[in-house]
Amino acid sequence: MVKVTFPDGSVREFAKGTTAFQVAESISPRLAADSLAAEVNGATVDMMRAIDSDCTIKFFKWDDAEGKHAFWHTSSHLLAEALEALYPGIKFGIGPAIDNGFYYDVDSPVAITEADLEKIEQKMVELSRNKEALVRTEVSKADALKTFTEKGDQYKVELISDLEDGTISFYTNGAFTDLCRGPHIPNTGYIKAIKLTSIAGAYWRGNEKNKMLTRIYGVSFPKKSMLDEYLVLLEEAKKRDHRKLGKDLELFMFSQRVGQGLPLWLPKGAELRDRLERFLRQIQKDYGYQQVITPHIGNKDLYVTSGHYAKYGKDSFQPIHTPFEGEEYLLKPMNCPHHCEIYRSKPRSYKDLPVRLAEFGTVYRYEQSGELHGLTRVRSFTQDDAHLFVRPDQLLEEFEKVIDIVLYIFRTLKFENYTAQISLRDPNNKEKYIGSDENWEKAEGAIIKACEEKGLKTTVELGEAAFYGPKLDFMVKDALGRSWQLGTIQVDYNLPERFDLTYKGSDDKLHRPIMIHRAPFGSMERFVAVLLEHTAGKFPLWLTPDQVVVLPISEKYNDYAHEVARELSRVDVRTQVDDRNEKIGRKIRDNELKRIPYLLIVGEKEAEERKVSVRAQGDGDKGQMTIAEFADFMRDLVAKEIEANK
RNA sequence: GCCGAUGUAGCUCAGUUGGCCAGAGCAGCUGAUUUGUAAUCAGCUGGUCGGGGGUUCGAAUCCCUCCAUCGGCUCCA
Repeated sequence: MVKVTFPDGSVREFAKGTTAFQVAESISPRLAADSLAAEVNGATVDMMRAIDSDCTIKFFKWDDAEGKHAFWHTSSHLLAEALEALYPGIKFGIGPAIDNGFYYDVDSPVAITEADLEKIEQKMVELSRNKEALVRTEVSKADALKTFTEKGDQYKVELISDLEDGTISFYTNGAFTDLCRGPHIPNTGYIKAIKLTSIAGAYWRGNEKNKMLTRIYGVSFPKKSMLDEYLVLLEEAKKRDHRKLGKDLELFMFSQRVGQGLPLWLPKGAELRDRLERFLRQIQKDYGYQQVITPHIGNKDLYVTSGHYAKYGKDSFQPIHTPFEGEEYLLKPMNCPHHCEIYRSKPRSYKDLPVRLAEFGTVYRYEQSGELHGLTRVRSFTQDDAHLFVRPDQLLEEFEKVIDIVLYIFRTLKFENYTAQISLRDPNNKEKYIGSDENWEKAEGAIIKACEEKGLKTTVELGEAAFYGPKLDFMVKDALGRSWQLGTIQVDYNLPERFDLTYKGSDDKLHRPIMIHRAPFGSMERFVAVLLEHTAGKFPLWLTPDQVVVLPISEKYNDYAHEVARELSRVDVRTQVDDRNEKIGRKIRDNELKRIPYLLIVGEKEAEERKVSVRAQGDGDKGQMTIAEFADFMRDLVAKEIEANK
């Protein structure tokens, strides 16, 4: 007998060899049916795994990440089974579960196109009806190699070759056997709804020097209705796409003639961006930053000194031609070297530090054409950049203050689902980075400590550091769940050395300052893009370009409408008048679609009583107010939006 | 950069197996209407069918090539 401890602390005994499924069944048949995987002594395993020693147990259902993971992982095996049946001789790469479904990378003798997805989907459905069990077998490395060598699947052979000696597990569903660690759901019959979503190319093992395989993406569900809901959700997400909203709301555009990835900000977008900049400038003023302005180009020597030129090479920079032979200027891809020169412009004392130099600096990076994406990935963008030059004893405090700024901005704009990611260097690949081990350790230590002291929940990514130092990145997801890096804070011991930056200490000796690079928004372009997707274009009142539109019922009341607008503008309520010769219903519709937060309807009654009828965006009629009452109402709302986060 | 898909008016989209001067709705302009909480009516304007080349008696439609966009991969200072 074995003792099994449940999450509630209760303990029950079972015969040795009882499966996790049977354990669940002993509690309730429902639990057994709903559980997709189990956790036995901390390890996630199949429901069909036999228990042969005392353990703790936990069950994962669809709502648990582990449950979905097993479900989608099995779905990828089902996809592979269908592919093998339809395309004999097909070879398989990897086929994992991902955040939103699963995929399988394949090398097919005949090209698979989008038109084939439906056929493959149907085959999967057909096979799932057989309720094939996912059967786990354990084999030696030698036997595993033999199996896949005979099958002629060089990708699996390569994967197995890289595994350590010892037992390797296979999973079989129907006619398909795969190298796989598991866990899987009990059988393919659980998979009731399948949608193959897209087909794409993907380099084998993620290396662009390798062959490109065909990646088939899909998603699956235990109920048909869940698939329908998912598809509706996808449609909704598309409506929030910042590229669509940017066009609809006339915020920004691209022009083929101006060039790829070079955004043109339209008047409304420019106003929005300006408001964001003013918001941050005010915060930075409070935190003791000084504003500087530097040119869009720099001498090549500047980037040779900084090390960027050697690191990124000639091809990453865009040269500026001058009339003089041998003179080389480059469009600036970052602001830090310019700021270093400003720091150097005069002797600094320990009493002067920290020196905090801020600039909304526009930079140019020649991103590969396939990487461009709306406003989130462009070739010209403006960083809300600042460089802090600090003494070692100030590093921690200054770093924490930057975290405060980022969190304040996120709170104000209601970015609740962000991830704070500590990006460290890859300890197995140190040659990718510059600077001494000692300084790297100090810098990494400072970031980790600052996050701890701020109580920040963080994830750690090895190998994601900048080449000159570790960083703390704030990631926010877009409408489709893709993560984008917004805020970033980086510690740098390297540039101060390269530029020979110094300050005179109290000991009358010269010391090296430490640099902090930081950009709370990341870039204005990316930040506005993610903000658009989060708000679906309904910006907070303090930020939105147009707060109020006055709608006269007929042209007779145009004069009064303009008077209302003038009075509100005088007290800084951003007000327009829609004096088109249209019916009121039409004016309401058009301005609602433009996401104007408040519409003021004025007709005979209002003009006589010097009032306005207030209509809130998406919320209908709010009744009448005097102009002064409405102005107060707006002021209160704006104050609350900002003050609530202080 | 790589794999795949797409590109018709300012926007959203029709355009059958290649065949009469390339269509619709919205937007715009002109006129009528003077309106009470999500689309008033009528008329008009607007297109090098992404660019270039080719096949054909004839190309938005077929072929080649370049450009851009979208979904991924790779990359991301």
